[in-house]
Amino acid sequence: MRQSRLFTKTRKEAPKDEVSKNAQLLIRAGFIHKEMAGVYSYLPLGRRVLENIERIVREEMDAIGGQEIRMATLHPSEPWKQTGAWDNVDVVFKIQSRTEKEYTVGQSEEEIVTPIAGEYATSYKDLPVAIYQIGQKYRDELRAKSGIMRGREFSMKDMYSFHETQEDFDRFYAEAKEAYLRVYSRLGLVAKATEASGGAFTKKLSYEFMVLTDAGEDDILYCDTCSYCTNVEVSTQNEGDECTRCNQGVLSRAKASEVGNIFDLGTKYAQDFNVTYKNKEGESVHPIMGCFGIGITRLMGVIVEALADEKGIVWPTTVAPFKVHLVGLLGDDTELREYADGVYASLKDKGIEVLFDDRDARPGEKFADSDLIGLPYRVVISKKTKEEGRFEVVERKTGVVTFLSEEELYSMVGGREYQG
RNA sequence: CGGGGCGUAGUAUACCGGUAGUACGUCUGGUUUGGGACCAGAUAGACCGAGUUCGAUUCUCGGCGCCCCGACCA
Repeated sequence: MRQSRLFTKTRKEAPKDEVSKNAQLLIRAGFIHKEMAGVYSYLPLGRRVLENIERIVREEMDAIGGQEIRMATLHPSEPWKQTGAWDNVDVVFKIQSRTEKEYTVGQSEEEIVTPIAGEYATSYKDLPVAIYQIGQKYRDELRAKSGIMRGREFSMKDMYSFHETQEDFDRFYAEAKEAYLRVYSRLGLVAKATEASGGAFTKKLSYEFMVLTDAGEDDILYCDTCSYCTNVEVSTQNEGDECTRCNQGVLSRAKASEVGNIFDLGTKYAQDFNVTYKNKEGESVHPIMGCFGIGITRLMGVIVEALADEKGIVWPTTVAPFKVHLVGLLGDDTELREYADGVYASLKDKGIEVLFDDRDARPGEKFADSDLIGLPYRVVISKKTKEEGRFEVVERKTGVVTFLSEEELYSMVGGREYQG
């Protein structure tokens, strides 16, 4: 992508109505555009980030047997009344058409997926099954806040699994938990699985996946020795207590942001929709159901919050909209410009995603924009680097500058996965 | 939903009961070119409605919108 053709531009100042770091930086860098409180559009750079997050989530869900579908987002009100959510869940949007028929838009999809699963998973031989989608969700929040971290419209991966037994559900949960931790790790985040309350429709514990960040809405206690972690809202312990799991570590308290959760839904929805399968004995049985969520847009916000520095965003290589920011300090030197065009073309030929700052702007402005946008590697091309026959490469995360040959450059930026 | 704050060019801000100034951006011309450069010129603005007033962007009321704290958070 040539930056001179990228229709978004950077800004020096954030709009005054945005306070959160994620929204300020993402707006200043041209990743998102605010439509109203809690609703954002994703511009070319932002859309590429979302796509990268989605790809990683998709790969990990597929790896544990998830099957991707795409459910409707406009829903009839009937299934929502059938489960009680229409009256009991306050964030459900209620829409009335001109014929006075009532609809809602999906804030979660149990009401849609359960009947779909029931139509096909009719035998114990069909179980277990895990169905997921990645898509827009809508919640009538009284107060949207924190930029893209808590919106009225957002993107979420929601997976629903159906099982014969609690044991099988527990097995799948353990696999899903590992898959979730792989997702966060690949996104360059450190997440902890915590115990939390079960929400509106289950008394069982749920598990939340939390990333430590001061922008978080939750307070957690975590052990400094083992992996134990709990939400303070359900914990009977306090900061400084000895960990009750390993009896060695001490609990620390921190702010964290929820980036995923799992609920054991039991047979509630299967009962509501009278969904059953036939077991070996030929009896009709309600499947045990679980739901697994990952907030895609929230993850984008959390990554910004957790990794940005005073100069701007710092994207992990796995989610960056482009791997390389090729910054040309070219002036009106035609020969130099042709040389830079050639470097841009060969990077693209190697399959490396590159944003080429070919704009007619001064160096300081280009460097500042480059820091703000936060691509993992900045490759500077100037009269100096051309004469020396090497590329000046600056790693955004560390600021480390190296001068590399063409081959060394390709080997540094060639791989896609996060290097740590 | 309770409490608080704020609505002025694209963005950030200033002043004022007598129709608005600055910076950045954008456009034109010129000089520049390794950390947001300079000169000259141009462009563009009072959220909506009602009231008070000779006159309202300014004061009052209502609406709408946005932000923050809390509550809530499938």
